[in-house]
Amino acid sequence: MALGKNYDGQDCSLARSLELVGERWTMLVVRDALYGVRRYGDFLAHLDIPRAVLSQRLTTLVDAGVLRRHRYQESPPREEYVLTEMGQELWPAALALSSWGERHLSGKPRRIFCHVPCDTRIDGYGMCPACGVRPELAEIEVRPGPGADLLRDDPVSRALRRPHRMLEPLPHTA
Amino acid sequence: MALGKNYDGQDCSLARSLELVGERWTMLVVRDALYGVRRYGDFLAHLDIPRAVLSQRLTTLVDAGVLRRHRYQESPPREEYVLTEMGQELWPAALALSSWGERHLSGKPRRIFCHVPCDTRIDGYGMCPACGVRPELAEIEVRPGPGADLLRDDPVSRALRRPHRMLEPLPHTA
DNA sequence: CTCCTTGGTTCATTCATTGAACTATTGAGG
DNA sequence: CCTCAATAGTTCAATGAATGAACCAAGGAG
Repeated sequence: MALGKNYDGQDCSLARSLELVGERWTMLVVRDALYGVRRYGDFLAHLDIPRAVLSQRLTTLVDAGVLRRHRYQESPPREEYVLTEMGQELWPAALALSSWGERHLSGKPRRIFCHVPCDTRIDGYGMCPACGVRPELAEIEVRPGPGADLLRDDPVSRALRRPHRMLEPLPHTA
Repeated sequence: MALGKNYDGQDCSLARSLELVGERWTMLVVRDALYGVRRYGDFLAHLDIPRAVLSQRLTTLVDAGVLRRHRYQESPPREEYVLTEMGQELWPAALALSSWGERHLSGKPRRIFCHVPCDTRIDGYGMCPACGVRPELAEIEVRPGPGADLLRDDPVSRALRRPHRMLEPLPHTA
């Protein structure tokens, strides 16, 4: 439902992408998933998204193959949502948009992305300026930036106050 | 209004970008503007977007500095909408999303992007594989791809049936 | 004087989002 | 056995945005 009943007339690849990930909240869910958020409750607390919308978005993303639903415990049955390969490939798009916003809309960045082996900040195109390579997600660390928010107090915000590997599940000290 | 009254709690750069360009239709307006669409009527015919929504989006984008409103004739006064530098810098984000959709959602691409000097197709990160550079928009040509739509019959679709420089205004044979 | 073009605005209907309340399953504590 | 807490949802009334059709306005052409 990204663009109403129909993007039919507009089926260029961009329109197709937007039908899926162009809905309200969807890219933020993906961003959190890239950070390693997997649980319903964590998305909920970190995004301040209405529960009904979160459920609908997660289902849509699972159906589309962006997320995989994984039962991490039986009894009581508990599900978590993990990015598929397809979902992980949204990283360049998320980074491009984020980088644009940082240049034109934001003050200081909240989070920065670093290439762990060389400890260098990744550029807006996903390249490591030092190594000249495009690092994989597993080699990238999210770190608090100069504009980091110290006020939020949900599990995700707390975990991301220290450096954290992309995709690495959040610690659950429960 | 991209994410409701509030992305307040979410002001990472991505959320800020989405507040502006994450609304329904907005990225498609930007995409058309990258192709050289400038006139209200052309956006309207090519996107099949409701007039009220188009007006609202154009105004929002002008206010945000993504588009510049330019009076291309007095009497009767006629406006056109041209991408600013800030707007042109959405190209990598649009390309990243488009490329993702092409890999995971589409059949054959409708349009392909080529680096004119070397006549090579640009990759999903905006690089020319032959030259190893990241071409500027003025050096990029949109060409009909293998999945090109031959059915639509609006001025924009017709103009884009042959190769066309990015940002170059559409011919107006009026 | 009338019609056409361009670029809009207005407005009633439909659809999506919101946020609060409720449900369901199970484990732990008393 | 009874109650409470945690997790992951669903339901629903109220609000707000999108849709599409109709209307408006300012020239220009015939």
